[in-house]
Amino acid sequence: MPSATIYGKANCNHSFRMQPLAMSSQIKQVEPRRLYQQIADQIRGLIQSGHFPPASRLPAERELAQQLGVSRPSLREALIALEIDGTVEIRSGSGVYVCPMAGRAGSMMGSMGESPSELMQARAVVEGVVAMLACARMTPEGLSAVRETITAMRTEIASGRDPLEHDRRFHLTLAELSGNSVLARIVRDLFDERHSPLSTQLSVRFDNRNTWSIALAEHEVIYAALEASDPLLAQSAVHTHLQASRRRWVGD
Amino acid sequence: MPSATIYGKANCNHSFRMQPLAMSSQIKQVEPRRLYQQIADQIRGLIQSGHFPPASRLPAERELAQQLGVSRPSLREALIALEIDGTVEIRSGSGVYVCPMAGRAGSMMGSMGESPSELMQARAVVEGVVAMLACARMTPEGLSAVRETITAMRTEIASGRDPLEHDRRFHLTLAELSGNSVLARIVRDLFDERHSPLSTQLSVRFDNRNTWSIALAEHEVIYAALEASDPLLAQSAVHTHLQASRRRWVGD
DNA sequence: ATCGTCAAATTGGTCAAGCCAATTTGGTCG
DNA sequence: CGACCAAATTGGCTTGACCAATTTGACGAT
Repeated sequence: MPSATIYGKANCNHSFRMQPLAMSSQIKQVEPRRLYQQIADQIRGLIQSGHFPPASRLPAERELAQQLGVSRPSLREALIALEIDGTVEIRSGSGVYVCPMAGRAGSMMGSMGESPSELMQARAVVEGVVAMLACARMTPEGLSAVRETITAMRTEIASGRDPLEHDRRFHLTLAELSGNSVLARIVRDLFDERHSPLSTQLSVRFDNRNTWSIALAEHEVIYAALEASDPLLAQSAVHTHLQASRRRWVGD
Repeated sequence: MPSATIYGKANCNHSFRMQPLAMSSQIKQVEPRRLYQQIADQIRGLIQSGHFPPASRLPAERELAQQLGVSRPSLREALIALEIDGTVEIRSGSGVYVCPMAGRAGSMMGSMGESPSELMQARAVVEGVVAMLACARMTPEGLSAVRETITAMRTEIASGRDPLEHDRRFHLTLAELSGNSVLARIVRDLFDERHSPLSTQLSVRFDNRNTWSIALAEHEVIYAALEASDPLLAQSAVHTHLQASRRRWVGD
């Protein structure tokens, strides 16, 4: 809980001065992002920094636009973006309010503060049930698709190249074979989260041929369970694989 | 492209000016949807109906705004919404293009079609294991927190108010009690997956006191399993609750 | 004094017209 | 034929204005 002044009401003076990010030059981002995105990011920052506490009302559009140094249509575009991803709520004639649950970063994914250990545990439980579902509706085509990722991964390891992409394909293929695209999306997001910028430095542990070979063997155990149509064994094998993966990643 | 356009101009505002919009008669959207949302839905419909094929370029903003009978700022707001959920791609100075994979319904953050049914199945499996985890590490404080959401939900239903927020708190509390913040985030995101245009219009089914009472009873079954420290029963109860929820929402 | 009532003030919703910058296009020139 | 440049096209952004929904507060009735 940051500062307590929530309903300043008459105290809308906001003596702060936001950096005018409009106008020419200076903004020399390699990738010139659109203005509404810059505004949205800035407002997100102000919310997370506690300047705009949850459930509080933002300044009026006209006033906020002036404070940010942008026009009202541009600010409105940013507010719409923030409304879509659930950061704010816009009430006609009343104002723009910070959603109560907007204390954290980007609404969809890419949030931090979640330990790698937790991430791997989440993957274990989710992919565990995914494996059970996939096992229940497995087809010869699905089996060969999984096997293909294993052989490709083996080839990459033998050649000394990075088998990460094939590792990813193994897990994503399994997820897609569950027949549930929502679960497939979750598995994909969780997998990719491990390789986000902050986690990258940790993954060097994986640049070890022996380590990759162990992971490959675990994949083969999972495949065997799928081939045998043993859902519980498949789930267990996934758990084993991802728990071991966790240890390899974060140590133990 | 003078092909059958939507309404002509109209200086008099604030009347029904948008196209049919496929307004289902029983949909009782009490709150008038914002214009940019109506425009975005209409463009989505034109894309899915094949009027704007994937990878094709939409008419210029000025022209399209005139065809739809809206102003360019409003159309731009709609295009930003469509850009955010991955339906279109806006290239400065070039044009607005339909994303290749936007042919399907749903179009939620660039992933393939995720039906409400799939969403509820995903919630069932994820929250099922979450319930097991929460059961294993349940404390008296956790139990009372869960119970509090149930009693709050009961009073809301009795008062004729919308208990949705307390329903949400029940599921999120359970997720947090699993001790894994990654899983908690997944549960929250899946619960809040109301952005999908499909889910949005289907949720009115829940505006029924009897339906909510049934959901409340299912919550109490889950609570009983937690209190009895029976992980498998808790998982089963969660499955039952969310499968029933799925039927209530999407029919069967 | 308290409570309803209604009008003014506030705020979001929308529109109109215009200028700028980036891209595309079509021509000219080498 | 290809490189190059200028006009046309298109999105990006601003200013200014008016309408509609909500909130606020003064006023009058009880």
